[in-house]
Amino acid sequence: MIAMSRKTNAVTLAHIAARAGVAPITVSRALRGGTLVAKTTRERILAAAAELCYVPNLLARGLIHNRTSTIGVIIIELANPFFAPMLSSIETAAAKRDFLVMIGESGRNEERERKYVERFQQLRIAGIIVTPSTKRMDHLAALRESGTGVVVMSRRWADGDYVTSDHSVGGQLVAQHLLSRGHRRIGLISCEASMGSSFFDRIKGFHRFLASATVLIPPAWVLHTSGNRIEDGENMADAFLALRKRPSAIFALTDRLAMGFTHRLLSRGIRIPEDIAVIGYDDIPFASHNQIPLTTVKISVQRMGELAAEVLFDRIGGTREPGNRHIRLSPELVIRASCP
Amino acid sequence: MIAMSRKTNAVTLAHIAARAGVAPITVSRALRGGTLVAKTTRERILAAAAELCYVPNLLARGLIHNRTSTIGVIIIELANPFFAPMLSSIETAAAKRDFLVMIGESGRNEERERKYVERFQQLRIAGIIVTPSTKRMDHLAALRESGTGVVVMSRRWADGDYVTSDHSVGGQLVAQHLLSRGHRRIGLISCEASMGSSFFDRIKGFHRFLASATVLIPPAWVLHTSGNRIEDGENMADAFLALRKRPSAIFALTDRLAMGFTHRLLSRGIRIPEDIAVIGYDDIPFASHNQIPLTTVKISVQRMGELAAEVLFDRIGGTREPGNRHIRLSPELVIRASCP
DNA sequence: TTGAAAGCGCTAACAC
DNA sequence: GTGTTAGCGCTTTCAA
Repeated sequence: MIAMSRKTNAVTLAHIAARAGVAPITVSRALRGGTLVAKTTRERILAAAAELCYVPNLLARGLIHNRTSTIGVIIIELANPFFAPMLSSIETAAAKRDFLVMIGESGRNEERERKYVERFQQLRIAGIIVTPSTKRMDHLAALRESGTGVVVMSRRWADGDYVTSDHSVGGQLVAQHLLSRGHRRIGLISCEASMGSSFFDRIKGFHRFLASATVLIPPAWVLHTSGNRIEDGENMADAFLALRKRPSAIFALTDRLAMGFTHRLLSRGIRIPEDIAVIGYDDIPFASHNQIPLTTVKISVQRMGELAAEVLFDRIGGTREPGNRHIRLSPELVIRASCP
Repeated sequence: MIAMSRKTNAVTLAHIAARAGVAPITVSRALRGGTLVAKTTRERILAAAAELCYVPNLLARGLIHNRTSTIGVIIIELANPFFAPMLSSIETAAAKRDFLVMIGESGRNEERERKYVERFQQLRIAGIIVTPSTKRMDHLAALRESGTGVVVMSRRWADGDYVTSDHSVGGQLVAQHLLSRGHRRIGLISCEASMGSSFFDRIKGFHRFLASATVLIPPAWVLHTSGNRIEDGENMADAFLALRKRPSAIFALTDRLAMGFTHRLLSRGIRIPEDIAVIGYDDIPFASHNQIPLTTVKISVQRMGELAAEVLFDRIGGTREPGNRHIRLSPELVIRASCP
């Protein structure tokens, strides 16, 4: 079996030092590019390193500094077109600063989220960006206490840095649009994953604005689903079809729900928007290419990722003054065929 | 004893050892759960560790073993619905084995890809999974020589392990379907990113089958785009509209191209599939919810990620016998409205 | 400008 | 069962 015992055959500073006829520490200095090494010595060292195909050991360096140039990102769902662009722009921002990104997919499971936080900490990452699964933030607070940068994304966090979209305004935009188009019988496709402040705020802003116009949503017209996939939207369409009285318009909490919903309804001969107008949320890249292009609320997700990374690296770099940064980006209504 | 020299205020094995009245190595053994520690001692140690909120330092452990429980994944595009599910299933597979995943987004840029390989190696990851940007694989071969597991995904690699879909068969399925529906005037939306074996094989299988039925594609009906976004598909629609003579059917190399293409054509009053039938490729989650649901070739991308991870962990675990594993998954034609 | 010594936190190897 | 010793590869501190 693998004899792997301890025979590290990797090239180390000592090897280069021997070849260049200097001490290891001098090699270290030369490789890091400080000005403390004579030009000729440096050149000799660089040449030796190249010949030996030296690969620096970042673990050793990390052990000394008790930190690596790595950040962790914990995301609800990697393959979700809403979250994926965030990850992408964070990765871009990290690469620019020569940081690597470790990922964790929580699936909105708090236990898994905590597990990732713990593992990241064990690897001495410099900071993390999290889309939290629940309201409980104690593990994040604890991590931050220990000196690691922590930024919450796509949710609010009273006691720490966060970057999110103002979902309350988004919900309001939806309500406003529906009312302006004369709708009074209005339904809602809600999602159990709404524990997060994100969905909660959408609903809150939506209800509040409707209420201000004395429009109320009867409980029968609030359709509940546990998941947030296209299929869940299709199931909601079945639930909708089973209603005895139907609303004239409905607000789906996410575009994916709206897509499944519209798709299934169309296949059942329901006309959109004539029979039922539909508004989604998120403006994912495919919302405009839905069978019936979706009216929706656009969130600049990559901008969110960018900003989250910016805030995090400010923290890591130590350039940020104390005090928490609360950033809320304004969403924007995009009007398309599903509710013109 | 514990000198606490540097500013590292982290709890170490030594602290726990002092508190439990044992040597650090005993703590190490107890925490790792071997059977070499007396029950009472272990309990004392575990209690002490918990009280002190001990966080193991994986960098130190990694330094000793010259390797961490981490794998790297280099992906062309994180926010691409084709690649994202692969990453997700790899992450799931890794988590199952208590491995962490580091990511790199290459953007089909070879230099960036190489940079990530290098950085991953510096961090002493156990293995990597790559969707290569180009045909050049020397850096991957070198990494594997150094004892790191390497698996190529979504491309072929003659000299190493790979998991991909059999795109040649996929291209053939498209051709077959078009011919069986009586199409003879056939066009192609190609993509410059087709340097990879993936696109190349699709085209090859497609052409070969058509040729066997003596159907040839005139150069004017091969529309070229540099990118692979929905917008690129829209541009291709403009190019299509500019044609003096038009084909009756067209094969778009990816669903995203097909989506943009169909969307723009519909908005210009072209009927699909009556005026032009369209077939895509990939069966991304939204293909079925396109304005005109897409006929396409389904690739099981998450299965690909799963298998890639499986092959990689076999390598890492040392259970794999020598010899390369070449896995090609069979794609499947999915018939929908865009080319019934 | 260069080097020697010490140690980051942990674990393999070998005592006892 | 438990401890001692040594050292993974690197960098910091202090000295020359």
